[in-house]
Amino acid sequence: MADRARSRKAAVAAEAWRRIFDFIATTADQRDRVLERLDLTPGDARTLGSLNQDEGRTMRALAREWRCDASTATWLVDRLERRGFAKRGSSPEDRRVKLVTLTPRGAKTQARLRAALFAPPPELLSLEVADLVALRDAAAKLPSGPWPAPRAAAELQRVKRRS
Amino acid sequence: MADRARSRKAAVAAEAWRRIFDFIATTADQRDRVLERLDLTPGDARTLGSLNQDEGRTMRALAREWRCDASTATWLVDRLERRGFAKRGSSPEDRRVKLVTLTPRGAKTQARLRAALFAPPPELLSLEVADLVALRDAAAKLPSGPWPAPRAAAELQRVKRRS
DNA sequence: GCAGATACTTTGTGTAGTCAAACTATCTTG
DNA sequence: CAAGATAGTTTGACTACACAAAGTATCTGC
Repeated sequence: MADRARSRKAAVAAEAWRRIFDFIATTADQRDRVLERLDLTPGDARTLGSLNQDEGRTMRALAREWRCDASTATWLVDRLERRGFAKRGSSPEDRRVKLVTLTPRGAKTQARLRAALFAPPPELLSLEVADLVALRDAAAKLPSGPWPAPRAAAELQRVKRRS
Repeated sequence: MADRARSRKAAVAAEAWRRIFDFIATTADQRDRVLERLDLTPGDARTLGSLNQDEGRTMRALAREWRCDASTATWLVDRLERRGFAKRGSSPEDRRVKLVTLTPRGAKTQARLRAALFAPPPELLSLEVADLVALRDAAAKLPSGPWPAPRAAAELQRVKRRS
């Protein structure tokens, strides 16, 4: 690719990113409220996001994923375990290692959290359908995270409040 | 608009959002590293983002924007002031009121921060130019935040708060 | 001119999140 | 088996925030 084209591409990318990032920033409050409603700290949410109900994850793997100290991982998992969202099992192969999984209750909270975070901000609906389609199709080509496919957005309804 | 069309639009929006949000989440680490490199906490960055060199902002206005207690705003501004990034002036009209502005050094750090945060993640450049253009054009129609352009909202109105 | 409202700061307390260092239990290797 | 590596936890200390309550200075309405 010619330098000319590359630099134009960089400029387009920069402008696209700036606008997207800007939009994301303006909707941060909505996401904060989601966490508040589910009574989760940002750390809780991240922890929840790294676990699942089927395959246990080792503490070390979690610490590596979160780029934190092993003792911090202990602390993060403890928080969820205390609330009945996660539990530690022992590996049959190596009794030193713990395998952390979500409880059914934890999985339910995880699903609620994802549904709420994946619900598009109302401002997004002010766009024309054509623009949304363009947005979706371009975004589809972005590298995506490790999250499993989402369930229907109707899951957001009727979230019970704890107290 | 027909219900049919509305629901399709919602579905497209949901998918677009999910993908964008997902991408943003996967690039969070890069932004964390930006803050680390500039030796700023998230709170510092937010504070820096709300100030400018020209028009001073009152503590009360900042607390309202940040949705925090007045004493928290004091604490946040203190942090920047201690590092020479911000300074407090007195309003000529009301001696109770402090007007917070950025110092030249603070403005420089603010510019660096924005430049770094607005730099598109490398993964974005893996898209075709056509997709980037589509992304940019669609994103341009999103409501934008106050950052690139000077803030229009005059804050003369006083909001009565209940406590 | 004074009673109350307003703007901000100080002080105290609590939670979230982070690491380092010491410790336990278990596995691996010479 | 003994020595060391590895997985995880505990304990202690520290930072970043957040709010409440009390305190200071100033302004405004009657």
